[in-house]
Amino acid sequence: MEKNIPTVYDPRSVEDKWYSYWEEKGLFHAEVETDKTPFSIVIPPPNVTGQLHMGHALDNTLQDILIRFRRMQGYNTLWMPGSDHAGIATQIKVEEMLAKEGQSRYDLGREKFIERVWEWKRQYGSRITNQLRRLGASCDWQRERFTMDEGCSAAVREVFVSLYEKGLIYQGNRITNWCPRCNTALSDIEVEHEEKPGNLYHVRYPVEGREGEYVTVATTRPETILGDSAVAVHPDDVRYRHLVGKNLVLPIVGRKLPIVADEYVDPSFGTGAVKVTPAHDPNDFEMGLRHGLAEIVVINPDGTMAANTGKYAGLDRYECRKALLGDLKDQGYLVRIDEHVHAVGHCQRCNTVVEPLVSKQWFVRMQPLAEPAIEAVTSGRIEFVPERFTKVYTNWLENIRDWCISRQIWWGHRIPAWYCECGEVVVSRKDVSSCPKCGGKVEQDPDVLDTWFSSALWPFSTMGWPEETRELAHFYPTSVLVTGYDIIFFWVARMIFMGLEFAQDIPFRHVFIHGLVRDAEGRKMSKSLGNGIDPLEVIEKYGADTLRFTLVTGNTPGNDMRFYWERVESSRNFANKIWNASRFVLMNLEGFDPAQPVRDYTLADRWILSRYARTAAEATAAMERFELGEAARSLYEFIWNEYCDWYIETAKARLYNKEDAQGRATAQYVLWYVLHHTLQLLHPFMPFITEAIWQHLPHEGDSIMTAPWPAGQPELLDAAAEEQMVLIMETIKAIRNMRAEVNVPPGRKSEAILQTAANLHAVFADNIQYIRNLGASEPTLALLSAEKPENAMTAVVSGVEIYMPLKGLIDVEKETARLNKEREGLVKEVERVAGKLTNASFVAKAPAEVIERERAKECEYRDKLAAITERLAYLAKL
RNA sequence: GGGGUUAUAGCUCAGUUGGUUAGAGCGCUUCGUUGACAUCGAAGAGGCCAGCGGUUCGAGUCCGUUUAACCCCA
Repeated sequence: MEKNIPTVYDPRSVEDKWYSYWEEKGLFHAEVETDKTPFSIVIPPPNVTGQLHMGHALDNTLQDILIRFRRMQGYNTLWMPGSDHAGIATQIKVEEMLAKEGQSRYDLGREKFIERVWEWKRQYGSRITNQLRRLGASCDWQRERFTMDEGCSAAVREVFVSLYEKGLIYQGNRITNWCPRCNTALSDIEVEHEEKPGNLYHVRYPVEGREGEYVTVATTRPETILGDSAVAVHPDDVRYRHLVGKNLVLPIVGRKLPIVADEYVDPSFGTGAVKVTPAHDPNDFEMGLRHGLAEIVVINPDGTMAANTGKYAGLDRYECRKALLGDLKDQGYLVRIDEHVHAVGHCQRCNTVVEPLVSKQWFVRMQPLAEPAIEAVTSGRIEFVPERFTKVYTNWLENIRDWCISRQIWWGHRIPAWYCECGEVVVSRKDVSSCPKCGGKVEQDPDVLDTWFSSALWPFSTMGWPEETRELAHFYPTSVLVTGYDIIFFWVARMIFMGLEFAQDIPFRHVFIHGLVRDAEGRKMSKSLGNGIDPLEVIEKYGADTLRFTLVTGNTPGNDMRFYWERVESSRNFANKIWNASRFVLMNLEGFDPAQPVRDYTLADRWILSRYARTAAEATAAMERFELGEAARSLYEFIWNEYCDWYIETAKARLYNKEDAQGRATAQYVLWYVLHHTLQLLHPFMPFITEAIWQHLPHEGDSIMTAPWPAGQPELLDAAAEEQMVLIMETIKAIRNMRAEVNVPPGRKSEAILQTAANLHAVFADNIQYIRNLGASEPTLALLSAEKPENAMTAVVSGVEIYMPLKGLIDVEKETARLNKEREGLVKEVERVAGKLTNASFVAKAPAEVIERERAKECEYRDKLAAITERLAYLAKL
């Protein structure tokens, strides 16, 4: 047996070694085994351009825990890894690189540029997946996918064309969010709204043909005045009713604007009259449709003013605002300026203020897709964990608007639509080279699809859809999706409706939602703040197991957590504790043969085996409910507070006693049995250290990864042993307490007279050695009925009175104070319990076992109280 | 404006079908080189579980409401 184990756990020396071992042995790989129950997860594909951040670390730790747990349980377990082509993000990255060479993507041209991106991907694309390996993620790397690979692209093409044929994809001139910096349209959710202090400008528009009469409108974006095509009021608004149908004259421009009545207008906001700019505001756009108003585009895609704005043409939108306000003021149209806080939309990628504008884009009609997606969740076929996220999801889908899916960038899945000079539009599964109608030249739509379009297909595109593969049949629907709440709309919802529509089933049974990892001050970790903590740094310094354990115990499902180095250290200490406990066991296994069963268990043996079995059951149940933190915590407490603090200590005497071979063998067996099974329970959380130790211990099989999950072992449960051992431990604690109270030096043994109830006498007699060894005492046993020793300190545990005679005189004052404090607590407890038991309705209505428990408590407290009161009376006489 | 989360020890957090003398880590106090571990051990201090009201025999836990902080959506 190995004895030269370092005293401090060094993660670096084991992590790479065991990860390679697992991968080389093919332990991550899952073949379809139809005779087994599948358990599958598809990874939320990280951006190829990305590098591992704390969010990934948390997300993938949770997935790996679930995967390793189920794998050990014997499921046919697949964790499908891969990465996302991340259209805009990747394109920006490569453009930045080109910029350093003094080039733009236009200099290269489309094809060459895309080739550059692929080259970039080949060079750096494996960075993030390698980082996932460092974390210990047991993904099936043989199946790794990429959203732009051939299979996923085929799925994208099929879905697009099919939706088009069903009339669920259409092209239209609609208002969309436009990022002037990225030069592309965005979907609604790619816009982040930020409350900002701004101004509300009140501008009066003259009424046509009525000298001196005006209608005042209020706007936060005065430059859009140039694009106004009407003014709207509420139909019931008496202030304006007489003007409906008349015209206003748009200041500066001179255009005639009809006054229309529309329910949308809130009469209590501003002046009750609103300017309508259909080309530059989503609400106005809708109103424009209702009233047949012109869409006058006055802002260019690059954020400058359009040619139709006369003297303002070419100005940046904000310069124009300034100039126009000056002109309005000079000409007497600007009535006043109020301060006003309003939500301004920013591009999620580059934080530029987005401009709503009308352009020709492709859209997915959401209504028909949203309905079944809502039903899948409300019916319970898909369950969110925690459940409260169900509402977030359904609320969003119930109010969803059509999804703008075209992006004016180059990196991504190009839209499979071709245009002919003759006006024909062909949407096709196969590339088109000439017009099927006139035979003329066709050109493919230059735009690409929203990256999330391909991500939405991930659960089935990665399994080979639209081919009818065995993987699809076996592993789809996947078992659970693990992701952050910030991505429910972007991804979760979309996978659900796409899965239902194309794979004819939900994409996953459970959606396990977690929160964000924040910094120690509770701020979001971000590049711009520079407050991000690199998970790789934590792994370097403390090991992957430590990072994983910190992340999984630090929070409650669905809630944010803060990252504290102190907590990392405490997890590291836990790893070290396991290491050293194992070291102790290994150092004492000489001559041990696990095949030789032992039966003469001591109380401590039966206790730890029972506690182990209970912990295994609790941890398993918690994990099945996705309460991973709870499971980890119960293992932590078992290992540290029970196995290390108590069991190992009780085992020492037997291990060191060479006379009693049988006792030694039994202790070895129990130490080994509990340790190696507990390591198995802990393995999903801390894969590396558990493997490293497990391999040192006598074991069966290639790896702890594939060891069977310790199932419920009710035969090990022993309530009596637990109860008795607790009594012994409490007695030891009481002795230690008294010793500490009077500063007995550790080297000196204390006398301890234990007076026990008659029914406990045998238990104490059999286990007196624990009290001797762990209580640093020379205990003698007596019955409660015996005479009380004089000149001794006193403590009471249930059924046992402990007297510690002192060599000198006891400090009566101090001892009285100590016992009085104890007494006060007991008096309170007795009152509380007695109050309950004398309450007629409690006795009538509470369940019998609860009443029984309270009765037992009452007895216990009264006995203790009596003993202490008696002792106090004795002290008072001295 | 609508929806949600959080409020428990000095700090960060657990406490999931209502019944524990309310727990942990860190920090704090006292002691400790006893053959796994000072990344440790022993003992201890520290809580009106945000306020108010309700349901219940019983509330940190369920309901309502107030306050405060944060988040999402419009």
